[in-house]
Amino acid sequence: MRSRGEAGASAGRPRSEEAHQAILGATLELLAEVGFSALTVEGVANRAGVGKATIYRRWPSKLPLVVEAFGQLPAFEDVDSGSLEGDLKAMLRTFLENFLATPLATVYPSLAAERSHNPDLGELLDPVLKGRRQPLARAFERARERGEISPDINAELAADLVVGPIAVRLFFTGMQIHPDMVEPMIDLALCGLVASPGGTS
Amino acid sequence: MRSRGEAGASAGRPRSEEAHQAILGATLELLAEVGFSALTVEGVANRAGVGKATIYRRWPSKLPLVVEAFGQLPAFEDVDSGSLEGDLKAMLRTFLENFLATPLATVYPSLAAERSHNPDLGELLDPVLKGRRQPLARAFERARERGEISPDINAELAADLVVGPIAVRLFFTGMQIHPDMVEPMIDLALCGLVASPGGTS
DNA sequence: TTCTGAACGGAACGTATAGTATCGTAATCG
DNA sequence: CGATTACGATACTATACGTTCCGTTCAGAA
Repeated sequence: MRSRGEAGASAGRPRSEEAHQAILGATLELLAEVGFSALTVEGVANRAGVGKATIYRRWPSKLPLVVEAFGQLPAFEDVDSGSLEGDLKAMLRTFLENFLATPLATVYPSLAAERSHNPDLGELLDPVLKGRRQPLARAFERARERGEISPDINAELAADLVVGPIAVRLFFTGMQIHPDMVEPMIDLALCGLVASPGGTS
Repeated sequence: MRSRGEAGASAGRPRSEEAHQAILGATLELLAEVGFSALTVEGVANRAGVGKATIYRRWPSKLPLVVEAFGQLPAFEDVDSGSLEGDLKAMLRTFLENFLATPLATVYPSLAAERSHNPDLGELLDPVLKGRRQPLARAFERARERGEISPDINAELAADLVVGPIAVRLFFTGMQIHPDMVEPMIDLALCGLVASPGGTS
């Protein structure tokens, strides 16, 4: 049983890479416009200008299709500026820029909601999400190694602390994030981390 | 044209309050199980043991039905313990308890996602959401009046800071919130607020 | 150049569901 | 006790989706 490997099947018309990208792009667009559950393979096919069969030939269902499309969206960049504050500000700034420039703002909630009802999506999506946030968690770990933050601060939790407010505004107030808000958000989060938490240790 | 006011229509069989509650309850259950977009009026009718017409007679569409059902879920309690830390810990604790005891954890993401694609839902839902978070924002305002936190801290932003990490864990890690995590979460958020942010003013 | 085989876009088929209309029954008011 | 309205149940229509099939197109092998 040969798989559809690059050189295995050999003969025949090769799959169009152009169609591949068109499908993924259309998937992202529709994901942003109508959400995961309202996204249909037919809609993707029409938007991409391909036949439905072309999609079913490559992805068994819309689920892995959506996850692959989501994976093409930009995540946190791995920045190492030398200080936690510098890392966070750089990362969050580009992250917010990505939110403004890509469908991330609407795709994210849609996938998160579906995830809570669809365990299959969770299994496919969770590693992707974890990978996306890894640069952020790494920045906290570097800061801990540098002694910038208390060693007993949970890096995962700290990452949540930084991303959380953004997510909340995003999900519940309809993307009312102005670039000006990044600084106070980071400041607020930072003073809970860089200031020695003597009173709470 | 008389409305369906309490004493206006007078004659005829009155609407069953029992059916009303059964419909709202079934709506919440299904909202938690399948999400907003997969929720069907027919499904609600079956679950509630009522006819479809009974639902359409009272709600023009599933949208206001869902919003009304969501409004029945518990929100933040208005606690005034005298200190910000006490208020936050009490509020967040009961809030998390509510998350464990009600379908909030799955209903929330579902509505948030739909909101980003459906402006009509946003208009219905936003006042409800704002009202739910008001006790939290009020606690911050009281703290500011007491001088517990810097007067130039944005109460809305601070509320986001506290709720954010919970929302993130909830949405993207599948409700991995243990009650034990409440304390460190609050501590982390608090030291950014009660500690005078001299370096960032 | 010709042949082969897989992928292509488009169309057809069967299924499912939303929303409406209608029925006979039940319940309250005058 | 009659009038009026709501009730649960069923049938119906229209739409939309997933899936499969079909004739055509294209790249590589002979």
